[in-house]
Amino acid sequence: MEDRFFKNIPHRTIERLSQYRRALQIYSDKGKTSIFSHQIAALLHITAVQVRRDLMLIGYSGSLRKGYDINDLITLIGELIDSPDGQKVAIFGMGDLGRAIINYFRGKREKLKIVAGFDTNPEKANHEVAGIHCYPLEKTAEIIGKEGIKIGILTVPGDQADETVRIMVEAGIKGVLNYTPTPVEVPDDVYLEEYNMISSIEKVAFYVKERQ
Amino acid sequence: MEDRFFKNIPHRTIERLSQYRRALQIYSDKGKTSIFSHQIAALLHITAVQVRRDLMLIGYSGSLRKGYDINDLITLIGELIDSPDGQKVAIFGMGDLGRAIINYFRGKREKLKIVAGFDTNPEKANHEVAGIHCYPLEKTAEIIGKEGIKIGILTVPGDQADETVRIMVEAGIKGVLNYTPTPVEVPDDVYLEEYNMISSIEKVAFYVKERQ
DNA sequence: TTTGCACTGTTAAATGAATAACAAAATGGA
DNA sequence: TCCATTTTGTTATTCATTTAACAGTGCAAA
Ligand SMILES: NC(=O)c1ccc[n+]([C@@H]2O[C@H](COP(=O)([O-])OP(=O)(O)OC[C@H]3O[C@@H](n4cnc5c(N)ncnc54)[C@H](O)[C@@H]3O)[C@@H](O)[C@H]2O)c1
Ligand SMILES: NC(=O)c1ccc[n+]([C@@H]2O[C@H](COP(=O)([O-])OP(=O)(O)OC[C@H]3O[C@@H](n4cnc5c(N)ncnc54)[C@H](O)[C@@H]3O)[C@@H](O)[C@H]2O)c1
Repeated sequence: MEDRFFKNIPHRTIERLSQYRRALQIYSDKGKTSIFSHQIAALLHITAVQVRRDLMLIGYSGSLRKGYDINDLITLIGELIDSPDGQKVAIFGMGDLGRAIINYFRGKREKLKIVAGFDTNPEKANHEVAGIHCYPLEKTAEIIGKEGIKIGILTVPGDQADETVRIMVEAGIKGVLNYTPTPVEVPDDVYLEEYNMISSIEKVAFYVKERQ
Repeated sequence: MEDRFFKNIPHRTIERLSQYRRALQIYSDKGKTSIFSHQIAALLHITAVQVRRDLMLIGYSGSLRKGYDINDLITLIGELIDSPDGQKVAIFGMGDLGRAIINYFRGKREKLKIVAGFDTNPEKANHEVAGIHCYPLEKTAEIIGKEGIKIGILTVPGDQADETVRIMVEAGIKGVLNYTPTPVEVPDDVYLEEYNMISSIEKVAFYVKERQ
C-alpha cells in the first residue's frame, strides 16, 4: 500500500530528492532551520513550482510563513530513499577511479557503505586499498553472499566489463552502476545505471559549439 | 539554415548520438562494417525504433538489407557533434579525480583535448601532473585566453566550487562540467552540466530496495 | 515471376515531465 | 478589523520524448 504510493513517484523526482537532501544539508550546516521552495530551487537551477510539486508527491507539507523545516525534510527524504538497515556496496576494479570513489565516498552516507573491493591484480587482491579490503575476483560469490551486498560499482577496464558484470550478477548483485565506457547486459531483475563521462563532455562541447 | 536544422534535435538524442558513436566504434573494431538498428538498440538498452528515429533526425539513411554503414555513421555523427577545428578543455583541481580523468581521457577523442590544468596547491602548480601542465589558479585568465579554451571540468573540493567557477567564467569558459557535489551558478550564456555521483548511487540503491 | 520476410523511414498516438494557473492560508501592517 | 503580501498545495495545461503503427522496399527462395 505504502509501497504502491512510493512506486509512482517519477524517476526524475527520485533523482532530485537525493539532490534536495544534499542541498538541505549544506543549508543546515550553516545553521538554518527552515527554507522556502524558491531557495531550494535556486540551488538546483530548477523552478520553485517543481520543488513544491516534488514535495507534494512525497507527502511533505511546509508551513506557510516559514517554508519547509530542513531537518524534518532531510529525515523524510531519508525514510523514503534510504534502506532502514542500510545497504552495502562493493567496488569492482580498484584502479584510479575505484580508489578515487572510495576516498570520496568515505563517511558521506550513513546508510550506504562501501564494504569490499575486488580486483584481479595479485598486488591488490588480499590487501587493503584506500582503506577497503580488496578480494581476488574469484571470491566474489563467497563475499557478496556472506556480506549480503546488493549493489556493485563497476570500474574495471572496458574490455573486462561484460565478464565482470556477469560474475557480479551471478553472485547476487541486484544493482549495478557502470562507469566503464562499455555498455553491459544484465537480467531484468537487476537495476542498471550507466554513466559515460565522455558523453557528458561531448554534450557540453556540442552545446558550447552550437551557441557560438 | 543548417544550424537551425541541428538546433531542434532533442537533447536526449544528442546524448545518444555520442553513445551510438562509442558503440559503433566497438563494433567497427571487431571488423564489422554495417549494423542494424536493433543491434545498436540492444547495445544501449533502448528500442530499435528510437535508434531509427534518431538517425532520421540527423538525416542519415541506412540500406534496407544491410542496415547502417558503420564508418559513414561514425563520420556523420562526428560532423554533427564535433567542432571541425577541435575544442580545448581545462581541468580545475588536479586531485584524485582530476588526474583520473586526465589519464582516462588521453587519446580518446581527437577533437576534444585536455590541454591545461589549474590548482592552488604550490606543489602542483607549475609542474606536470599526469602529463598535463598545471598552472596556478591566478593564471587562469591569461592561459584560458591565450589558448582559446572554452570548456572547463570542475574537480576542486566542494567548498571551492563557487569561487572557482566564477574565475573560470570570468576568464572566458563557456561550458562547465561540474563533478563537485556543490551546485554552482553560471551566467545564461554558459552551458552547465552537473554530475553528482552520490545521487547516481542513491538512485541505484533506491530501485534495488524498491524491487525487493 | 511472385510471395514472404526482414528491414528502414515517417507519421500518429501515448506517455511522462515540467510549467502555468490559481485557490487557500497565515502574517503583519494600515 | 481587514487588506495586501507571501507562500504553500493542487489541478490543468503545455511541452518533450518515447512508443506504436504502418507504408515502402529490396532481397531471397519457391
Ligand atoms: N579514470 C577515470 O576518470 C575514468 C572516467 C570514466 C570512466 N573510467 C572507466 O573506469 C574504468 C576504470 O578506470 P581506471 O582509470 O580506474 O583504470 P585502471 O586501469 O586504473 O583500473 C582498473 C583496475 O581494474 C583491475 N581489473 C582488471 N581486470 C579486472 C577484472 N576482470 N576484475 C576485477 N578487476 C579488474 C585492474 O587490476 C585495475 O586495478 C575504465 O573502464 C575506464 O574507462 C575511468
Ligand atoms: N574522487 C571521486 O571519486 C569523486 C567523485 C565524485 C565527485 N568528486 C568531487 O570532485 C572533487 C575533487 O575530488 P578529489 O577526490 O579529486 O579531491 P582532491 O582533494 O584529491 O583534489 C582536489 C584538488 O583541488 C585542488 N584545489 C583546492 N582548491 C582549489 C582551487 N580553489 N582552485 C583550484 N584547485 C584547487 C587541491 O589542491 C587538489 O589538488 C570534490 O569536490 C569531490 O567531492 C570526487
